[in-house]
Amino acid sequence: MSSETNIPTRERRVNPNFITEIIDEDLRGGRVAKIVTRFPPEPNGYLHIGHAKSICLNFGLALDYGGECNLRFDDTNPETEDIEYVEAIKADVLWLGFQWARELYASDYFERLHEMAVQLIRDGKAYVDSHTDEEISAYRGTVNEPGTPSPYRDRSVEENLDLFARMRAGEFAGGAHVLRARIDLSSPNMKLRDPVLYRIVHASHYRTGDAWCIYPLYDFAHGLSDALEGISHSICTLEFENNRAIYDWLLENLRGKCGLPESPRPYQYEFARLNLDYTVLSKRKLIKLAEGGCVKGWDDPRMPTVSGLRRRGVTPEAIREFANRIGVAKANSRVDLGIFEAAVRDDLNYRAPRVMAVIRPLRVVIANYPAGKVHHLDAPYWPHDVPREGSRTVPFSRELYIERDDFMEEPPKGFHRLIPGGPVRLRHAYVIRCDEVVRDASGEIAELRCTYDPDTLGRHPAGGPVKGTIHWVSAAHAARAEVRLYDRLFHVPDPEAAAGEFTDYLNPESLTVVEGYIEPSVLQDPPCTRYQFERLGYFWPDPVDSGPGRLVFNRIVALRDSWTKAREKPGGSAKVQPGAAQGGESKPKTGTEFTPKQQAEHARLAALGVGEAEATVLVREPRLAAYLEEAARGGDVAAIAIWVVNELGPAIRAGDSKVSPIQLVALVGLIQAGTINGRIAKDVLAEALETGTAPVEIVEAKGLRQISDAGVIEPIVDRLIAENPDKVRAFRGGKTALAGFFVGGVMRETQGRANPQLVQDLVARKLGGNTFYEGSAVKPR
RNA sequence: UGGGGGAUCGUCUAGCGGUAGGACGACGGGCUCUGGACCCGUUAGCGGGGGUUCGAAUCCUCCUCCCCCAGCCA
Repeated sequence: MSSETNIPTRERRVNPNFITEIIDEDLRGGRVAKIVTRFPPEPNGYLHIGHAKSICLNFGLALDYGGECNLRFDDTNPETEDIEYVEAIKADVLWLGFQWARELYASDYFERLHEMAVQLIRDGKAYVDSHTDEEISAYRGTVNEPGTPSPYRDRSVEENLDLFARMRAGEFAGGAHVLRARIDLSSPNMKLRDPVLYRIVHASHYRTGDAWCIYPLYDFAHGLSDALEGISHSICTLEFENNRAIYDWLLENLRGKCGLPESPRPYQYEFARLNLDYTVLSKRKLIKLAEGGCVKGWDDPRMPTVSGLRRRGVTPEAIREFANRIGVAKANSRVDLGIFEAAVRDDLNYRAPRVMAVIRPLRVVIANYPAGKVHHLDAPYWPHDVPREGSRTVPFSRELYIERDDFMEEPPKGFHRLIPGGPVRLRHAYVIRCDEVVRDASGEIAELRCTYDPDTLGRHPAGGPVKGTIHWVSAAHAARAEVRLYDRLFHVPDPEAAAGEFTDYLNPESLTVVEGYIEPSVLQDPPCTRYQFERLGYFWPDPVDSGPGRLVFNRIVALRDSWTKAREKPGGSAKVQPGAAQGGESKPKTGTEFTPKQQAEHARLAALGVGEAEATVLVREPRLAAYLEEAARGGDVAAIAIWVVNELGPAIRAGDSKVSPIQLVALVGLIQAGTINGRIAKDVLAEALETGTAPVEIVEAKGLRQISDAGVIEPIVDRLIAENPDKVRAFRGGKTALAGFFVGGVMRETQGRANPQLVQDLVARKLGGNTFYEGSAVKPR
């Protein structure tokens, strides 16, 4: 099966979603033979984690289905694009772990696109408009008013051809003319109101130089580029949903022309772009951050750009895992930063060796340890739960640094670190006790005088295990390093929705620089090693600023910290969502205001036994009413109405019901006679709607008959009960929803032919008996 | 107000007429020389009303709320 259809059978890179469903269907139905996707960035900015989501989707799909994904630069706007960005984008995609099948540029298609524009003009489907941009905008109308045709809309083909040629030849100033598609100025879809296809721009393009002074717009270039490349599934974000109409229009009008195949043609699908809490992901805003001095550049580790994340130390695996965890859907959403951080931690947990560093040092003197003596302790890189080998030596001496946070003179309840007189374990070393707190002139704690217990290396002290373990470094041996602690860039979850400028919400503590002390073993390691500084977080040397002469560490992500979290509990910071309106309940409108005529009709139907809800629908929808009218001649109006409204409604409304009123009557007759049940009827109707075969014929051909013989059904029920003792127990324990499990099982085994009421009764009697409603598992209505 | 989309635990996401499941989080417990990791458990959800059905997150219907569209940007 999979060799025939390319449908993945083993682990997928992309979790199943609505797009993979479409692909599966296209493959099964033979619409396409090979999956070809594309990632189409415009080279006018850097890639961010939202793009990464799209990259993982497009490239992942190609990988999953044995297809291809192209990298295509949508470079149709010479004024904003630059080669610098294409290089950066390529590097980012590669770094994320993906290889494109072909590297392509929309600008390489300029000649062919131009040809297609000419073809549209020849076909009377496009015209040169000499309105200014203001005029075009004014003539476009509004969402409530249709647009008005430009006086230039009916120029002759010859005149349009001539003007377009002269546009290309550079005879006109920028903005003097545009080429527009002739579609529909009164379309309710604003995008279809004669969209602009080409504009005059006298600017050098970073790839085509001055070869062109007319440039296609996104809508024109994008879909046709897809078609030119043989893209099978063109995946973009939700805001392009309306643009799909242009996409389809263009392809329908140009397929089979200008070298475009008649079929297959690409189709566009839209998914929800990523929104991440406490950051912004719009190109315009990222440019402002990077170039407006809010951060130190595109690759500032606080930036959600791929280059920023890379410099921060996040791995491509973590980003891909994150993309996987958030999934792909059509609902606008905002992802909790915690999901991202968890993906990063999970990745680093098994790849980062543990070392010790102190970032807010407090001097500790071990009074009973000889000055000048150094003990080299062996310390494993990995905790017991990470199955990896390796260790380093850590020097222990009389003077150490510990974390200031790890000592408290007046500890709160539950604090099990160092306290006056109390013992604590020094990680990988001895248990010490604090004997004296030494203060400086200002009263600040300057150092701690402690004593160590020499018998506690690798074993518990005499009094039993100590409750706390803290990290430390030897003062004389530690390497000094600049440590950059990064935090969320904004202090509100959705800076874009907040009032005022988004930059008003920058988090002043997004970067904290401290002087830290790192155990000396790191000096021996390769420069790109990612560590866990125990109890602090994951860190790695900054790839730009760190070097042999100057150590600089970035904190990639902090460790989970259930201690401080628990302490901050009361009055903890809840999410403040500025401007988030909550959908509450408000008085529902009845929507049942009828005209007198409708009222009369409603009453007439009600008198015939048609239900209230059905009658209301029928009164409002003449098409359904007419259908029922015809059907009613042959049978029970009330029963038929139910099927007309609830099952055939959409088909009748669309005018393509392949089931005639008479056929429906016949089917309903079978139900009423008990020959078939509603379930069978529903399946049959679905098939009839699909194929056009008369429902009753389907019933006959398949020999569908309802099974109302308890002698047939009972054994099946008994067997299901015998096979699922756990379910039976749960049911008897009160999980009555399990009735559906048993009924469903019987229905499945009989292919929907069992009399459901009978099954329901049998199941209820055998399982529940007294605990249930008399003789029936039906909830009281 | 026209058109196009959308709504499932706090967050993200499965479900396609038959037990509402997973991840992140939260809470409780276990383990621990990292208050990490790991393990166990708990919590919590189908936007609302009506209808169809033996049975509805799923089908029908009405309503509500949210997002997108009036660039010669993409």
